[in-house]
Amino acid sequence: MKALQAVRGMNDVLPQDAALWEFFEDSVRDWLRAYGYRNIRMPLVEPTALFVRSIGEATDIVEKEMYTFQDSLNNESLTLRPEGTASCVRAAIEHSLLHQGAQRLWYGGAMFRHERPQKGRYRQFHQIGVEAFGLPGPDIDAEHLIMTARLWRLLGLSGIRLELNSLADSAARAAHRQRLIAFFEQHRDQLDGDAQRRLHSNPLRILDSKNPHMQPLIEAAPQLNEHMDDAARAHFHGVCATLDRAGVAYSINPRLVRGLDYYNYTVFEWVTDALGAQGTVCAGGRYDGLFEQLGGKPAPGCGFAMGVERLVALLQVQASPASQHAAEAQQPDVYVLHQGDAAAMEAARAAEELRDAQLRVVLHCGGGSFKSQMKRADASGARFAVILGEEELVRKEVSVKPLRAQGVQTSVPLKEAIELIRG
RNA sequence: GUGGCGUUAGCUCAGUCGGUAGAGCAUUGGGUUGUGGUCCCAAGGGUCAUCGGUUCGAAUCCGAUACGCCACCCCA
Repeated sequence: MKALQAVRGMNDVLPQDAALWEFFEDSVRDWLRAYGYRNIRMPLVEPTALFVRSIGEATDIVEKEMYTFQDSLNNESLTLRPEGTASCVRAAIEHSLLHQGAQRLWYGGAMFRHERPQKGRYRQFHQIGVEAFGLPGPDIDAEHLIMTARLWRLLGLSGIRLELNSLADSAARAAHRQRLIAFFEQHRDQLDGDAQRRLHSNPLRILDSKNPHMQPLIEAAPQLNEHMDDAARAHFHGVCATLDRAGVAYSINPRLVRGLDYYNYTVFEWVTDALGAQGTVCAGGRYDGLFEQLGGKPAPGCGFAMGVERLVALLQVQASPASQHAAEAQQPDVYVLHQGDAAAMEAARAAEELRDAQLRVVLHCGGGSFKSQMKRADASGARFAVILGEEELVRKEVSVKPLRAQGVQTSVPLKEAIELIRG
């Protein structure tokens, strides 16, 4: 029979790599608690309309990357979530979370986009999302950036740069958009195919084009900040000033445009050069119109998402001391081996007693020679082997052998062995 | 979705001009009736990605497909 394989772009994370994932997830959980963010969990599947209305009809995600299917049992169009913000806002509206005041929330999990797979870009990928609802000021934007800078330190990562921009408010964006369309229409002959297609659907994205032939035209295009009002300017200034005061470095990138339509005011990306073409490890910004767009009462929103695969890849490349220490901490304290039927049963009981003493214990199963059991013990990474054979059984003791450090094997009652191992 | 490169043992890779496959590491066993990590010996492990074509004969040449990598595009 032909062996089946995983769906393209959807990966197994094997135990050796999963240890790093666990280190990442544990660090993230502690970090979010330190800032008072609470976990929220949304479904993986949502009505298709949720993403069309939030992300935007003309975006690549909605146009060609969504896993959309018809649930024929009740004739609904459903979609595997391509991102988390829309679901999170939907949940906040549906359960009236803002009635309890502003919300700091986070979620994590799988997202799905049908793109051609590449390193750092998969069809099933994982994000940690952080959202703050009901807070209009620049303080919360700055908090998100300051806390993210801390996370990189906690993970032991370096070389992640912050790029920052303001998209102003919707009125300014609309005015800017009209002028952009008019400007690019005058120079239609200089636009490449992609830009022509986006001219009316999403002209802001043309500014982000990397086509070198279009750079002079883009340089000459109308600037958004010509339309920015005092409130937008003050907000952006507030974010920058708070970052300056907190000592978080950034560079302002006027070309920075997000791929999702719902952003306004602050947008940002954390980028690295260490991962090739998919260098954005974390990105987000403000989306004050989204609640209204999804049928809720108007409320400000601000948030970001991290790509877990990308950050884990960075942890792998940079092999930080923090992550190495975490990998070592996963290894068992004790490997219990035994010889003979009576000893096997006593070993199972003794292993439980060791675990009662908060030790991490692997009990040898599957038989095998003494030598092969010792090899297993060594390969497990355990600090000690605890040996139970005929001799130990008679003496009502166990032999304790240090496997990592210097030291001699000793035969003692189990209670003493526990003291010895716990040091 | 477009283009380029690739796919041989669990892993990393060699394989000459087309003549039916090899190494290192890993695994298992032994050297030691109860002692790992070093050393020595041995063994197991292959639909040469898949399907088709050319040929007396294909891992090798050609085509398609699947999967991977890189870039574009896009994004976390």
